[in-house]
Amino acid sequence: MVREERLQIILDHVSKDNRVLLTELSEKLNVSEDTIRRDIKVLADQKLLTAVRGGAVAHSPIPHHYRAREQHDVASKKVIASKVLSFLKDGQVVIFDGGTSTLAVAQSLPDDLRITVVTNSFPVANALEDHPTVEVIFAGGRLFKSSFTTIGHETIAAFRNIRADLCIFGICSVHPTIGITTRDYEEAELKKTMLEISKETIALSTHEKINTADPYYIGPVTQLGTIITDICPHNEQLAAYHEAGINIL
Amino acid sequence: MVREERLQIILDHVSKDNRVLLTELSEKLNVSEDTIRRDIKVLADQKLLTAVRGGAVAHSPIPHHYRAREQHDVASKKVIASKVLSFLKDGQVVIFDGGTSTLAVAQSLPDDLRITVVTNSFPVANALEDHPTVEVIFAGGRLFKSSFTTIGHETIAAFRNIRADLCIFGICSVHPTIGITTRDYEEAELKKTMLEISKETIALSTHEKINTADPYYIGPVTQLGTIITDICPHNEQLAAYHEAGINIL
DNA sequence: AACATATTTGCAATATTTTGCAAATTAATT
DNA sequence: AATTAATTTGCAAAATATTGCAAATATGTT
Repeated sequence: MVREERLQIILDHVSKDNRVLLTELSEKLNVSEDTIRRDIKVLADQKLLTAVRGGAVAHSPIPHHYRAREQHDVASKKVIASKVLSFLKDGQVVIFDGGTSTLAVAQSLPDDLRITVVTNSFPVANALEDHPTVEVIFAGGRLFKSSFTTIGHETIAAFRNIRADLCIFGICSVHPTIGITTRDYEEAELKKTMLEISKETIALSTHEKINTADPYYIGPVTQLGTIITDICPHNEQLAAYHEAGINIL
Repeated sequence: MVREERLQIILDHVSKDNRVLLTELSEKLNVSEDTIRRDIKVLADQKLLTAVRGGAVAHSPIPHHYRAREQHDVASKKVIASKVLSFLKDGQVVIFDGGTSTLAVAQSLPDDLRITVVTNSFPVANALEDHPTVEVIFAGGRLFKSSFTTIGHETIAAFRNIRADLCIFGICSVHPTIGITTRDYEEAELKKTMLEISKETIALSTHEKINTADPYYIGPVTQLGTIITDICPHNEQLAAYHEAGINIL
């Protein structure tokens, strides 16, 4: 095992999970923790990541408040992301909504997948920057500080030029009778557009967003072809969605 | 076993596995490690791979790398950035081109400046994400992975909706008679547009870009109202620009 | 073909770097 | 403050590089 190889593996790992642990890598690569620590130091000197106690974290331009959300409930999001991958096929045009769940999907796209991603989310674009085969179209517009997306009429107009095969949709709140809702008016308008222009929609939701509602209406739950959550598809919380004919994973 | 043959095998191996080990090849090709090492040196000199301790690795597919370049020559860029600030006034609409010099400007905008920034550069947008008073409009389009900007006809179209007071323009190459040029065709087209839609232009350049040229033409130097560099305005390298009536700082 | 002249290759002696370990130090947690 | 975990430091062993040199091979010239 040459050093460069390890460095590459560490970088890959960090860009995928946003962090690495010394113990993890030491075991995986069969070298001592000291060695990994020294490797991380080399990379940190090149500003390619940030060394922290116990390992390293990604040195991405995305500030901490977002980063914190990103770290939250990582396990759930990985579960969700892995369920999504089976829907993706070479050649598709796929819309990626904002949000940390969709970001987790973007981060776990296999290296040989050839799709075109359309997004208004900086973190998603950022995650795919280094992807060798994915083409990224960014929908411009007014920057919505705090959620790291663009928003507004220009963004909507940009999406309207697209006809997507699939939409990876981030749910804010969903309720079987009230429908899909969110906390921001402009965001609602934008999400309406995303649903309209996509042939198929996969909605991602962690369990705490299920059966809740927010002020601004996006559409009925029947607009979602599939809902993917981190909990068991047969959980009773999800029964109403089954009845509505939605595919639950 | 002639040398050319070995070189080819080494290249093949590297492009397949992204790395080779001296020991591996020495055994496989029945030559000493010294020989392989020397072969690798030859290839490394031709920039076909990177020699590392114990073998060689492929040139990483992700051009190394915005984050690293960002660190380069920080002092010069700070000098340039401070010179720019006097041009900025509340209420202006200002285009920020991509590049590390313009990024340095974005990073040093005072907290109370109220301008609208229009950009196609992710790093610039990120830098302004936390700025309390600057409004950011992001020009969408296809993601140009190596420089982390958007590019292409959609990006141009987005800019065409704007009329800017000022353009903070990043120079690739500039030459008094040849004009402003760059290495990428699409980038050239985009930069042409930026210049067209701006009332005034401030071009930023470190001294190593002065009096050089690249394949794709953007326009004559007279399109630049002001050039800001990190060297003394009276430096003889800059004389020709003075004569062309350009303001040099 | 014979010769002189370069180039390439392997080897050995000598540096240099990398790595893992252990003791000392520092930082986080209770 | 006491305990635990992580880091730093110095060091020795192992791995890898460098250098000079001689033998082998190739190249060019008469």
